[in-house]
Amino acid sequence: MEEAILNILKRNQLSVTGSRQRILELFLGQQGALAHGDIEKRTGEKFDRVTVYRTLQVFLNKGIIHTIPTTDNSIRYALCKDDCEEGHHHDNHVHFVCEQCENTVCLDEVTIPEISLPKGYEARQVEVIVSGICPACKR
Amino acid sequence: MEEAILNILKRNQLSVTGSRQRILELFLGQQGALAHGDIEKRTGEKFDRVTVYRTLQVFLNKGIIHTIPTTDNSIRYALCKDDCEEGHHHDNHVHFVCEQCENTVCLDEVTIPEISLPKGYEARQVEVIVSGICPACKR
DNA sequence: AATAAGATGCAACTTTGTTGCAAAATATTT
DNA sequence: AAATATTTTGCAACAAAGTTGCATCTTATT
Repeated sequence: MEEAILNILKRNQLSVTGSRQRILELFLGQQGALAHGDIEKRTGEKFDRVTVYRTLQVFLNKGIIHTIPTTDNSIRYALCKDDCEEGHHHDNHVHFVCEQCENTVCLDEVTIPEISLPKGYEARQVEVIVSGICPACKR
Repeated sequence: MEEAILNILKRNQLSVTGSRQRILELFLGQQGALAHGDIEKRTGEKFDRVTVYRTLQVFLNKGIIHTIPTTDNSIRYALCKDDCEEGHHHDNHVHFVCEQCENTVCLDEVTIPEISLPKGYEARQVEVIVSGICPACKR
């Protein structure tokens, strides 16, 4: 785990600092997505608000994390799989948002079906967000 | 057009006021989606910021418009088709965001394919956002 | 160990969204 | 058509979210 964090930072030529380690730790410590607010809350005592913003920005640029579209105007971030590169992500997996516990998870095993667009439209990326009830909240 | 606006308001038992007419006019005047910022800019001289927020909120509740998920932390709204009711929308269509002109349109004719989730997940709603190049920007 | 490069915290600020309340506009009743 | 009740609006004040410049400290490099 500790190992994994250093790996990610090294691989992306980032200097290893406290906030970067801590935030990566959060992502690795759970397999869902994190809202900006969550991250800020869970690091707020140790790091400045501004640092959190800047760290997430760096991770986004490097393709370490990606954003998940939401309707409620709260950005959510999730770790990218290893095959994302700077600039270009291929996170062609489905995101699931639980209406009950509000958790967001990446369903890596579910592939996005082909979607045929009207003439003239050229698809570059497809995002699928399924909302409903997750197994944990089911009963 | 003028007619259509009054229809929508009457059908939803809303009193017809300046801001409601103007905002509906914006939606009817173009077939894409509008970001909150757009709406505010194009009505700002006539109506208060707060009124715009409240009007959009009312339209959402009544099912006149719906939100479109975005990654950039800016809510976008689009008109619902007639078959949306208060509370429940069936906007099971695909949204297309052009990377060039930043326009968002609802592709009503494209239906969302069936997505099979892992055991235990129960889908209630599926959102599909395709980004790429739109016909107008194509060449 | 010394230096260069980069990250952080602070303060100040902008933008975005919210709430309470009085005034104004719309709808309803007579 | 006037009077009343109901809604909606604008204002002010505030809360929350996000940004920027700069001095200081930390990490990496030599």
